[in-house]
Amino acid sequence: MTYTIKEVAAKVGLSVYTLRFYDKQGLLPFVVRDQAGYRAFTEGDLNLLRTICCLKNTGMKIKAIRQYIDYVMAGPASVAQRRTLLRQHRQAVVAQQQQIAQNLAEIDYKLGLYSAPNAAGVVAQELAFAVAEKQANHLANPYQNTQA
Amino acid sequence: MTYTIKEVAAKVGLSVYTLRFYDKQGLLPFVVRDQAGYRAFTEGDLNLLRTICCLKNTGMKIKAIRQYIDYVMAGPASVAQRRTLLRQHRQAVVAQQQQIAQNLAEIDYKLGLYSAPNAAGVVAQELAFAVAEKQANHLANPYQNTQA
DNA sequence: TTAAACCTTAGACATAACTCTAAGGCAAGT
DNA sequence: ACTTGCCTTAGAGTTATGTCTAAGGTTTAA
Repeated sequence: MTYTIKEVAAKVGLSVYTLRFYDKQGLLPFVVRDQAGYRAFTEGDLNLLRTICCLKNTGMKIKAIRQYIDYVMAGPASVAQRRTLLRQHRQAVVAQQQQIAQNLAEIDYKLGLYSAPNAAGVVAQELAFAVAEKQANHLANPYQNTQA
Repeated sequence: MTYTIKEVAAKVGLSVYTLRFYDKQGLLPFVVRDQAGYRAFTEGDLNLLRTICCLKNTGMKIKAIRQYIDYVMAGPASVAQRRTLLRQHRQAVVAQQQQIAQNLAEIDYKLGLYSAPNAAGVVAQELAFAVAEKQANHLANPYQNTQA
């Protein structure tokens, strides 16, 4: 009917330590204790915890997640604030997606170079250019131990 | 012809502190010093630094970036190793993209709920369910101060 | 030649997010 | 009753990534 902290940890893929840490940080005010003082997680608690993970996985800071949870604890009256917070976070996540897509394209470009048949030649060319640039500026050559 | 650390910081969007930190971590072995002992960044150095930022922005740890840079310093002989490292990282980035896309869908779903005309009603329903679940398990109600 | 605005290093401090230890209580099986 | 395996807390320790301070050298321009 309810889950222990260990079961929850296994279910959501966090460590028991992390769950207790989140509780300390005020992220789990909805989890109450049984007679023994043990945390008793309900299904509803698990859903909220999954939301917390969703926000965490998209880079939201614990303080901001706490703000969201505080709104949830405040009940239906806070719907507008929740929407505002989530909209802002959505924008951040979309920006993050674009950043990653751009960087992935860059990685793919480099992988293309390294996978081409003449990769060694291209890389040697780059190296020669870098060395020439150092020389042109009367600088030491950091590629001394570089196997041509 | 060359750039000072301050100019580079402005160009790539890192702080001067961070650049020095990266150097300490062995990420910038290709940057050499001028007569005064100042770091002199060439255009080639900037390109390598941009690659470092690309890897950092996609979540690669500094230690792993250092490994990559070590390969670069080793010259064309390390092309195969660079490819392997970059391929692995590419996989990680793609997985990351999928994670984010999933979580974004979840956020959009919640935003849909909060944006619907009957949002307050739906949320009240959820709350009622959560409270009932606590009661069914003989647990205290953490939503006491919740404005219905 | 001196002031302003750079640069250097070593190392201390900060922050976030865990991660673990110590000491002890609770519950179930033998 | 005792062992095992949970659970609890407070608080110390860790890791990653910066961020800053102190003390001092360099460059440039008035």
